[in-house]
Amino acid sequence: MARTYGGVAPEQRRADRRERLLTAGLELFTTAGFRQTKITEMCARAGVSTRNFYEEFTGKEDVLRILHDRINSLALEHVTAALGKVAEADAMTRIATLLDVFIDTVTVDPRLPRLNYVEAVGVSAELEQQHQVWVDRWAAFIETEARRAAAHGAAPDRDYRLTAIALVGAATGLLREWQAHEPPLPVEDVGAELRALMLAAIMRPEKILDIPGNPGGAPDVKESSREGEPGGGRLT
Amino acid sequence: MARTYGGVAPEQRRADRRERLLTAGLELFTTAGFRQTKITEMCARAGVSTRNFYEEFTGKEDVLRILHDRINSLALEHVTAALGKVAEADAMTRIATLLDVFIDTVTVDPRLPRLNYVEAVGVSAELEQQHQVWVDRWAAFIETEARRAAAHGAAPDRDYRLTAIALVGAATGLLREWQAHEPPLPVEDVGAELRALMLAAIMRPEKILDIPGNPGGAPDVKESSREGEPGGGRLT
DNA sequence: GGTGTTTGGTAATCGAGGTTTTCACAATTT
DNA sequence: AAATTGTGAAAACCTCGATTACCAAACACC
Repeated sequence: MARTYGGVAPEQRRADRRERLLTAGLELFTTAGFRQTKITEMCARAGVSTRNFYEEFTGKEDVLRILHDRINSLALEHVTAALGKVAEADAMTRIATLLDVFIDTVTVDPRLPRLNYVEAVGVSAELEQQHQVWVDRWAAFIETEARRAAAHGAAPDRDYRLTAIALVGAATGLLREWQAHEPPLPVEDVGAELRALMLAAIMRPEKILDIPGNPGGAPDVKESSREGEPGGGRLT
Repeated sequence: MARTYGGVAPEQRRADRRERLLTAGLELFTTAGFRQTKITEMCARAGVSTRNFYEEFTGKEDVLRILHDRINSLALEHVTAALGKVAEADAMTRIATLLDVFIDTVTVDPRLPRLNYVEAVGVSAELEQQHQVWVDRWAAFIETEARRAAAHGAAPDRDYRLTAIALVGAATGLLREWQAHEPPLPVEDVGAELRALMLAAIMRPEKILDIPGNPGGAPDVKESSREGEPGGGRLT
């Protein structure tokens, strides 16, 4: 046990193979798609035997889970570091920073959003749970910044939980579109849109339309539309 | 050819089997998940033989594609009908209506958003393309309403394409969270949040922070953060 | 330098699920 | 009533990919 091969320690060789497999996984999952990539293909591309594969991972999903976690962790590290550098800035600047660094981190390679927001969706219950955890974390981040803004009087004092979740969804949707769009969308446009949307969402007054007897400003066409002719497209 | 069986026309029998298979697909895809549902399970639940299955569909993905299309079409019908009824209303009312009817249609059954926003993601290139088409359609809808608001002076006159895409993403993210959340989120909260977000996004002024030399209000920590210590988590 | 031990690649196996085919039956039409 | 044809159930098939087992090669130690 513990024998140096080819001049490098076995630990190092293991780690190298692991990294090469993860790289191959990222590449194949985002080009052929997760469903259609075979383990042997990953091994071939990584220059690793199937035996070594099973020494490192339990299967394809294992690789996907780790990649998904890595991408999010990387973004989280960058964002945390950047926010630390603007600790004294005003709330709006912090929010803009949070977004810019996130966008910049995740758009350095179109494969990152592709894997995160397309390939890692609906694969298994565990991955869905992992997604949930990350959405919670990002939403908590946004919520904290929103509350800080509220404390400084720059935003209303209200519950920002759903707003934060919606904003995470907006970022997800925009990035999913970005990585799939032909011709490619300018990254700075995506970042600008997201930044403006986020600021508008947090700074918005608590009630925009305040019509008595109809809270929220929605007309009551809901019931009538349900009994209308378009109901012909019943699903079940 | 064309022989009435058991009192019903063959066309009708075919259509019935097709519907039962689609219903079984919706149920199994959203409980066991698309990946793990087997064709034989669908057939068993629908009370249909595998032979009949292949008479109607080319495979599992075919069923998923059709369900995905149906759900979106149903929502589109409802929204179109509702908007027709408030043709004369002001832009903000129309936007609130659009959202309310959409949310109401798609939350009548948690399986609908589950299939649309979880199970039908990252399955195949064709499904991804179909998703793209629907995002475009919904975004175009929102864009049209935003432009109408701008024409009436209720919103700034600018390009709303990315805003619309981001809002579709926000709705997607919120509904994905809604169908997965335990304990369940109140539907009216989700609707209210989305409505407020959308109105804020459309009515927001073109520039919120206007710092000369730094368009958009973002600080320039981007470059420094990239060379910082957190880069230890390099992905490739 | 030989030998034992660890590592890696290749090939065979194993199983699951999708797809096709066959066979029996039921209903209808003449 | 007999022939014919659409219909459904089930079994057989067959492909494909994950997993394991075996063999070859490389290195450390003696």
